[in-house]
Amino acid sequence: MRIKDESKESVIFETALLMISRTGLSGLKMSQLAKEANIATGTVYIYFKDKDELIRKLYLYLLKKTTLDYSKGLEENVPLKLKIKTLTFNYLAESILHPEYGAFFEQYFRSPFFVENEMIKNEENNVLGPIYELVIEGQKQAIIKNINPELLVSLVCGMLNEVAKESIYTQSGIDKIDWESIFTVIWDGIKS
Amino acid sequence: MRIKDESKESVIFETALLMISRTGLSGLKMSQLAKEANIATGTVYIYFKDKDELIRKLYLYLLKKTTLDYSKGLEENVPLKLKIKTLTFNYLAESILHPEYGAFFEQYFRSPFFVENEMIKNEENNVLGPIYELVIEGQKQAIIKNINPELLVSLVCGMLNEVAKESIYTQSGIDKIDWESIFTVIWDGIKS
Amino acid sequence: MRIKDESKESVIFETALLMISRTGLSGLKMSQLAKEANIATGTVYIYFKDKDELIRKLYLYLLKKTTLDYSKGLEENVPLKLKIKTLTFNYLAESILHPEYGAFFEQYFRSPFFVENEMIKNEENNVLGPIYELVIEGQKQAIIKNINPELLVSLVCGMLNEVAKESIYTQSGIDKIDWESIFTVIWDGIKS
Amino acid sequence: MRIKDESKESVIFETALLMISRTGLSGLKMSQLAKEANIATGTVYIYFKDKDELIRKLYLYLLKKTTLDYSKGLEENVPLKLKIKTLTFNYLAESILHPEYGAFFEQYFRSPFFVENEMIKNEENNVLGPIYELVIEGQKQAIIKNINPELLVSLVCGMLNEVAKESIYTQSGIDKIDWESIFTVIWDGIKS
DNA sequence: TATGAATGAGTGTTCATTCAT
DNA sequence: GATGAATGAACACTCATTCAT
Repeated sequence: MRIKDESKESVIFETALLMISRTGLSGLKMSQLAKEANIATGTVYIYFKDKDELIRKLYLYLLKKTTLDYSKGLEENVPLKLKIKTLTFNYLAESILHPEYGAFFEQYFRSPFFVENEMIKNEENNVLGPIYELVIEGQKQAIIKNINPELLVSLVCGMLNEVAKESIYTQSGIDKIDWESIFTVIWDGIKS
Repeated sequence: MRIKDESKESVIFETALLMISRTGLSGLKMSQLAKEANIATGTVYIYFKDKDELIRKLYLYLLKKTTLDYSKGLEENVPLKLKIKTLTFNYLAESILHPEYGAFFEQYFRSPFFVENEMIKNEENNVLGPIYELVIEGQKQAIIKNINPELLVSLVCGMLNEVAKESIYTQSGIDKIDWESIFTVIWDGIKS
Repeated sequence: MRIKDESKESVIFETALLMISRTGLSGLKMSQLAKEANIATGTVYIYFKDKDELIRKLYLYLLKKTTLDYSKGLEENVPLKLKIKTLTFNYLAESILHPEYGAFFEQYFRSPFFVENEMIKNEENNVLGPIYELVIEGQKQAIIKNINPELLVSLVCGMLNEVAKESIYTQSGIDKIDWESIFTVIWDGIKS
Repeated sequence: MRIKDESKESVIFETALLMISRTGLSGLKMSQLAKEANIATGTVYIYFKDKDELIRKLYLYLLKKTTLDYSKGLEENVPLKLKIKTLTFNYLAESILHPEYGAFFEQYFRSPFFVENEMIKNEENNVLGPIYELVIEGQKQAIIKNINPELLVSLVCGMLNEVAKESIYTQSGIDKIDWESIFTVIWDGIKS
């Protein structure tokens, strides 16, 4: 008996992601996906109940993946400001490095595949968790403005997303970004 | 021969816009669109060669229609900060009031309908022009950070777009928004 | 505009019936059905929501059709026994003449398509109604055994169905059937 | 080499039988069958070349197994009427006790699996033999109508089958059946 | 023009069968 | 022999587009 190859799930995810960023979420065809992933159509349905589940799990997969990436190089014993700078930089760098991610997220939230449930919300909180905690800690230390943390995070992410989008659109890499300027605006905006 | 009913074109556009904001671009079905617009499927094809042309012309229609005037209530003899506050508030309010616009543009650029040679920037420049000018003026007066104005506007718009999206998503109107907090972050971020 | 051809429904029904009697209910393929009925696949779906509805409506269609056939030649002012003889003969004759009907019914009740609801039950009662009424009338006149009418009808239909099946299987027509013998058994069985 | 587990064949047969009576012949899925029989899909194909052979052999298996003895409790020195009553009761009781048998046979003969040259009659003759003989004996004694015995048996079996089907359908057991009424109709029908 | 029934290529999904382990 | 993951042909159904009226 062939063993259920768990890595095949990732192969499907990554192939799907690539296809979605090429042709949009609606352009993802199950049969094409299978062909591109070098498996049979039916095989996809061993790993995912249907297209719906595939897309929804792809969302969670990306969510988890990005969580890990954002915390890269984050050290414990450094000032809060530096932590936030690292985190936001990672967020921006990843967004630019993997345009598919942003593309997928944007599409997903406006698609018929998007649904909210407790499990998904939990997962989402996990992703933003580290950022959140930093914000709250900063508020405790009176370093950061005493504003609803959700709003603060939204504003920061909004800035980063926009910059990432422009960078992707103009095909200029992360090295072309004036990161110091950007972070100054971010920090001045949120610091109390 | 009856005359091609010009108003019918707008009806189709507006109906399409509404449906797209509800179910996404890929969720737009020609037959459903016709039904919702109270015309026959075939009639749509009298006004538009095919779905592709409909979407493409809808984009142009929106560009033309979106001569959004963010200058409403903007008085000449007030401090720059207040002007910017009014302008950004108008931008946010309009974004929340017309969710279809943002939804459509976001979807369009990632859809198979979008063809490369169209100038996205054009529209944005027109719309963002007034904000842009204020920023430059502020920099001249040394009130605003001496950073690439495009970047500054991007950051501000990113914040506003994000807040608008959340407001639309949570169905809470502009009145529920903590505007003072938001503007504080914006202003502290960009002021020098 | 082409007018929705209501007769097309019957064409679909009759074609389906033929195919089912040839290859069984599970052998009915929507695309084949369409081809055999000389219409496009999609057209079937204009008249029926899905295969399920098609089968369920086919059942009702047959139910109604047979009802009419059974009462053929039934006169008002004749003795009860003769009425029952006519009715049972018609039932038998129709069953033999249209083997598809019996074939379909037999398959239907054991298929996943079979469901009971108020509307269907009503329709069913309509079919057996005339037979029922005769039985009850006969019981009032003390001509027929005072047994649960449903049971009596079951027994009589059981006999007729069995004879019809054999006749169809041996390919001998209704003229080869020893009807007088059959009716004697029926009548002696139910008369009081 | 392990020996082909003979008992596994019966397990497959019995499981298949149960599933067919639940969902119809066309509802029998090889993978489901395997799961329900607690074996792997592939294992089924060790014992049977394909689904076709499985069904065909299931038919033969049932034929062999159905050496149903309707003579249970049949005493030698009792009047013919009582013998027939016992025999018909046994037939009915068995039919209700083993709904799968009737269900399978009914489905099989109308399915694509059935090939013409098989002798349906054989089995029925074997099973109905005892009843058959009694009828002929009754005719010799001028107790039973002098009608083609095959026809008489058909009529009686038709009644019993119908009652069995209803009993199975309404889930009411043999104890809920009004046996005395049924037998009165049978007997009055066939007695001379 | 306007209509909406008709079309059929194309898509998601199932399931009998195979095959590597 | 036994397993169940993998296969892919076949099927149900959708929807952009056409066309008879």
